[in-house]
Amino acid sequence: MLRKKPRLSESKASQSQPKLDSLGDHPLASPRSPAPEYSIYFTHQKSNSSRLGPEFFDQPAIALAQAFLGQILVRRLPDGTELRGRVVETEAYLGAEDEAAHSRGGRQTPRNKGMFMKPGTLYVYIIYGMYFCMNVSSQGEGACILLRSLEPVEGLEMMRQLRNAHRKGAARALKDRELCNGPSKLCQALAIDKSFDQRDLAEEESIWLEQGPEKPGEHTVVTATRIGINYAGEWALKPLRFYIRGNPYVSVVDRKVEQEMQASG
DNA sequence: TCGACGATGTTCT
DNA sequence: GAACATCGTCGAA
Repeated sequence: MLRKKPRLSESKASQSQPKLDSLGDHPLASPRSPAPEYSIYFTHQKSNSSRLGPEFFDQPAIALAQAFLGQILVRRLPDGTELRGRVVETEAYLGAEDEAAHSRGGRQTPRNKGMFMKPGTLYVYIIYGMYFCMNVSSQGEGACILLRSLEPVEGLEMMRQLRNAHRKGAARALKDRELCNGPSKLCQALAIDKSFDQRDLAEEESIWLEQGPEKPGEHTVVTATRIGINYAGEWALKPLRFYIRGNPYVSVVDRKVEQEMQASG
């Protein structure tokens, strides 16, 4: 029962954030009270009461990947617009032993440093030269969670605009289900780029996680293999992807696994 | 609905 | 120089 390790000195954490200028004078952009200390137990400024703090992220990768399902990812744009999406699909990457992880074999490079930082730290990287993927560091050296799909909840028109901005010409209109059903699509829809790398999801002003209204039941979570890592040998076969069964916003459905669940359950 | 493929450039060997 | 935790389009069925 490992629990409760004292982490970061929080009075200091608030000092080490000198630049908020671009957001500073917007009425929605300053949730900070004049109180000298920022406590995770008193985060109820406005509607912010359900924000998940550092303790949420401090759990092993598989547990955290599952715990993410049903939670709400919130992105506040510089103009104050808030975008919300419910997490419906995640993958766990376990660290050194995991042949599919960027941290495989204990590799630590400037790029993947975020994977090794404290739980809740974002690891955003560029894939195929033009897309971003967003990960959240978990407990465990070099372990993290990849966010694969969101169910759009609030700000859908802005999401559509942001997605269209990345597309050539004026292609056909995107359906709601196409806004955030993929790791790079959700980054486009929420305007998440490399500048978010190594930022703290538990403390940031412009992005955070909120407790969702309902947790998916245990029998509604599908456990399947991860996507796009076929090079990883036996690790490609490990059941480290989790998604909400029947949710139309999941990017890749594994019908075979779902049938097996049905049969045994 | 599905499979093949090109785009595009950073990161790592 | 090769690989890459992806996406959108195109053509076949």
